[in-house]
Parts: sequence; C-alpha cells; structure tokens
Amino acid sequence: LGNFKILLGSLVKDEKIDLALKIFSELQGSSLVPDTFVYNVMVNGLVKSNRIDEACKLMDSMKQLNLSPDLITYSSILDGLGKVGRLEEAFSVFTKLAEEGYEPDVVAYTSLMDVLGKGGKVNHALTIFRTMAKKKCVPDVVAYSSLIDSLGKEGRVEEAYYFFEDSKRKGCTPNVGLYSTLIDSFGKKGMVDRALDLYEEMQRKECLPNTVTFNNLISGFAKAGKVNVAEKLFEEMEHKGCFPDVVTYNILIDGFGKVGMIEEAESYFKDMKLKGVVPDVITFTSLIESLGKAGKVMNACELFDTMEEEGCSPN
RNA sequence: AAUUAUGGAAUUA
Repeated sequence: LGNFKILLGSLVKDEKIDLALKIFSELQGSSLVPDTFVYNVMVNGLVKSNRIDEACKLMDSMKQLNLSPDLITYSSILDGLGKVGRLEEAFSVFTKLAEEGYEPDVVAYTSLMDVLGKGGKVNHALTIFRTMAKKKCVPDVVAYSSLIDSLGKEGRVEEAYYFFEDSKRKGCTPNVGLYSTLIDSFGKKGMVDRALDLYEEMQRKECLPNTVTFNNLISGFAKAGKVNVAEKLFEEMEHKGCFPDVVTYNILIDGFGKVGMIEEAESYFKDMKLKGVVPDVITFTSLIESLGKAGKVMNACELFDTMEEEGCSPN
C-alpha cells in the first residue's frame, strides 16, 4: 500500500490523473485495503483536474469501506467546489466538517477564506479570518497571503497592506509568495512605486525574488505603459539568475505591442524561442493582435499560419 | 533537532 501511495502521489503531482485512476482501480481490485490517506490522494488529484463531481463521488464511496473522510478530504473538496464557483456547497462542507466534530485547522480556514475571497465575498472572508484568530487558530503566511490577494483583487490595496504589516507584527515572516502577491496588487492598481518598495524590502530582508515576483513587477509597469522600466526589470531578472518563463515574455510582448512598439515585441518573441521558452496560445494571440492593430495584417496572418507548425493550436 | 511525496496563497492575451 505504501508503494501505491508513492506511485499515485507522483502521478497526481504530474497531472496524470487518468493513469492514477487506473492504478487506483487495480488497488481496489487487489487484496490490499485502501485507507483514507490513499483516498485523499485521489480526491485531491480529481480536484486538481477540476473533476469535482468525481471527487465528491469518490469521497462518498469511502463509506462502503467503513472509511470516514477526514479534515484533509473535506478541505480538498471545499477547495475544489470553491474553485468551480460552487460557493454554497463549499460552505456547507465547512459546516459539515465541524458538525462531525472536526476542529477546523488553519488550512481548512484558509481554504474557506480563499474560496469566499476569490468568489467576490471578501468581507465574509475577513469575518472568517477574525473567527480563526478567535478560535486560537493562528493565521500563517498562506492565510495572510490569501486574504491579502483577495483584498488586492478587489482593489482594496491599503487594507491589503495593513494585513501585510499585521502579519509581521504577529510574528509571521513574509515569504516570496506573500511579497509577490502584494506586489501584484499594487502593480494592478497602477501603484508601481509601492510595488518597487516591496521589491526592495524583500531584498533587504534576504527574501529572494523568483520568476513570479519579477513577472508581477514587470506586469505592473507594462500595464502602466512604462515599458522602458519593464525592460530594465527583465534585464535585472536575468542578471540575478532568475529565468524568464513564457508568462514573462507574454507580459512583455503584450506590453510593447499595446504601446505600438511592434519591433520590440517581435524581438522578445525571437528571444524566447532562442532561449528555449515555448510560445503558447497567449503569446500568439497578443502578437497577432498587435500586428493587426499596427496595420500589419499580412504579418499577422502569416504568424497565425505558423502556429500549428510551432505546436500551438489556435483557440 | 531536521528530513523522509494526502489538503490552503501569487503572475500573462
């Protein structure tokens, strides 16, 4: 059974859920008795593939083996329901777990908070955050990040910043994920100076920026039309040994395209291929749109025709 | 003491 767990876990991580399901059914047909742990691996795998109905069915089928879903099973399901916008059902999973006598932990609270916050119910998420603290459940960096991200996505950046400072007061050490989250919030609001302040702060505190950090910074500047700074940051990220990915290039191609600097956009397109970063459907869409708007319709059509040979199907 | 693959947070058209 231990080997099954390791195998299924790695398949789920690689998003090979169909193969995992096949092997799981072999396990069910064998003399080995699956436990809650191995069910959790599968439930989570289905959730990650957005197959929430199957995940729920699998959870329900545990009863036949006299297994009970635990806090982890419920948290996975809650998260999955929320991600597909089924907020009420997600909430009722939280209620149910409490009714069954489980004490929600920081992960269960954060899952619920995240679902509410991303589902446009930020004030409700705030309430949950406060409830959690009252229940002596200490919010960690991920809990703060989720809340800060939700506030930021609503444009409530000063509140987001308040909670960032609050996390430090309460003894949390912001990590690269938290810094990146808040940098994104400020960037999207056009407050690029605040985003830069955070970038400097994290380096003072020896928290290393990663590709997402740079992507968020670059995106903020690009969206504000400050493509020259975006370009500088791109160079800086390469100097710091942080590799640009397809998202980095997409941001730059879109940014330069939107301000009509088509040659620069095209040069990033060349550069990415040179560096082995494979363009995706977003890359092509941005560049085609920019070429079209610049009146280079022929070039746009030609680019469209190369998509298939570059292994990218138009959507 | 730490580690030893089940759940929660961040980026692009």
